[in-house]
Amino acid sequence: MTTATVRNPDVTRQRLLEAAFTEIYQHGYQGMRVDDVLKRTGLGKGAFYHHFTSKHALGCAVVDEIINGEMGQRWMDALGETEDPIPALEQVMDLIVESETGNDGVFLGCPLNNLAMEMSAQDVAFRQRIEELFSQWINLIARAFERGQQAGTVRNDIDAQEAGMFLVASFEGCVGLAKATQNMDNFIICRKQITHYLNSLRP
Amino acid sequence: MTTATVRNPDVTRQRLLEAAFTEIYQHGYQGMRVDDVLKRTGLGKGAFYHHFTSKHALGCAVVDEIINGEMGQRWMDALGETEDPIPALEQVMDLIVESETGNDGVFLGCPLNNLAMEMSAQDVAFRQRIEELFSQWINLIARAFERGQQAGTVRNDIDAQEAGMFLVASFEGCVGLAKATQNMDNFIICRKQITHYLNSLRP
DNA sequence: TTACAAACAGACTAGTTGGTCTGTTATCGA
DNA sequence: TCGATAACAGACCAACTAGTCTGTTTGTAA
Repeated sequence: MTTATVRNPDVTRQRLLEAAFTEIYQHGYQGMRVDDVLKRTGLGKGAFYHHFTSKHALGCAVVDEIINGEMGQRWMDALGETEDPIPALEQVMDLIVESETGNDGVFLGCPLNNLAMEMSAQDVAFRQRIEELFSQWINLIARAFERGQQAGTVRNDIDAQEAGMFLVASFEGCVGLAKATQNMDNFIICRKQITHYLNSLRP
Repeated sequence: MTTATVRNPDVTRQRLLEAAFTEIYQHGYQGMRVDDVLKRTGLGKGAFYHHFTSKHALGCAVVDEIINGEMGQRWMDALGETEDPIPALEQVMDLIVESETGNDGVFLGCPLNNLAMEMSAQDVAFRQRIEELFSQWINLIARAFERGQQAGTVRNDIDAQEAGMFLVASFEGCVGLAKATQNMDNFIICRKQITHYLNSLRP
């Protein structure tokens, strides 16, 4: 009598997505191998091509579901409906960077930015998804700034959208420099400058 | 009577390097194909493996010679021995971004940062080279700030090294966001904020 | 209970890719 | 002039890789 293997297609699909995310995070989309995703999950080719039409479709689904979900949740949680976004932003930036170090001690940076640098100039499907996530991210911060302006915690003479965009850009830049040098001290230094910038947004 | 083909090993090597740079710039190191480099140069496998031991060695040589050379020259030219680095920095940032758009209109971003995001967490040889280039770059700017401090064009109470590091990080962040969204307007917006930051370094 | 479709396993394939190996030609010092 | 060697060309190869195809098992609706 053999053990009856339980089937749960939704869980299987999710496992594939999460394994793919990890592989993409470590090796990039082009460096990600379908076989490695399968090894990580213990599944076979049949399962994979039952749930996804191609490697490309899997990559897109990772952006849509994993990266979007993770980022949306974190920044949404952090900013929420706060009327004093500046300390909230500082907190979430540190929190995120802490969690982006691989289990082997290698700092992998921001999954979204990694994929953006690799794929935005190469593949339209990726670019559109990445652009959408950046847009949502910036808007989330911009609206938080606007609430701060109404509550008097943020200067009224600054453009919330432009400030949000620069915050995202400079944050990604700092994370990227830390990844490039594999040195967290550099992130600390850069983050200090971001703090100066955020303080300059105070009334 | 057949035309005698002229041989010039130094030129051949340089052609391989430049073709490889273009391919890496467009597709990343992992996406770069040796065959495509050969097609671009019109050379054969023999020439390639005569001048380089492997694809990996070629990639390293591209960083050492092409990227290092190009970046060093531009920023050295721009900053030189100037005692007023702020306008010089603004000028070179705009100049560089203009030249980083591919001939098909796709904005490819910064070659060094692209490679850093792709390879720094994966390959030690690449990471060391990339780290060295970032270090040189930041030091060049930091020393320009120090000259500015002595000449009175830059505030004395700021840390030149930290300011240089943040400038590089935020610049790369802005370039990256423009690449991610394939929208130069976003770079303009972010660059304006960098201008604010630079002005805050004035005495 | 029993068709039947969904959910897989896994061998197989066709195309790709970095690298090798043999051979040929240009260059240059003696 | 003439070998010797550097500088190539290009066929070839082994490993890899995304994707296919056939077959098997599990869930499920009638």
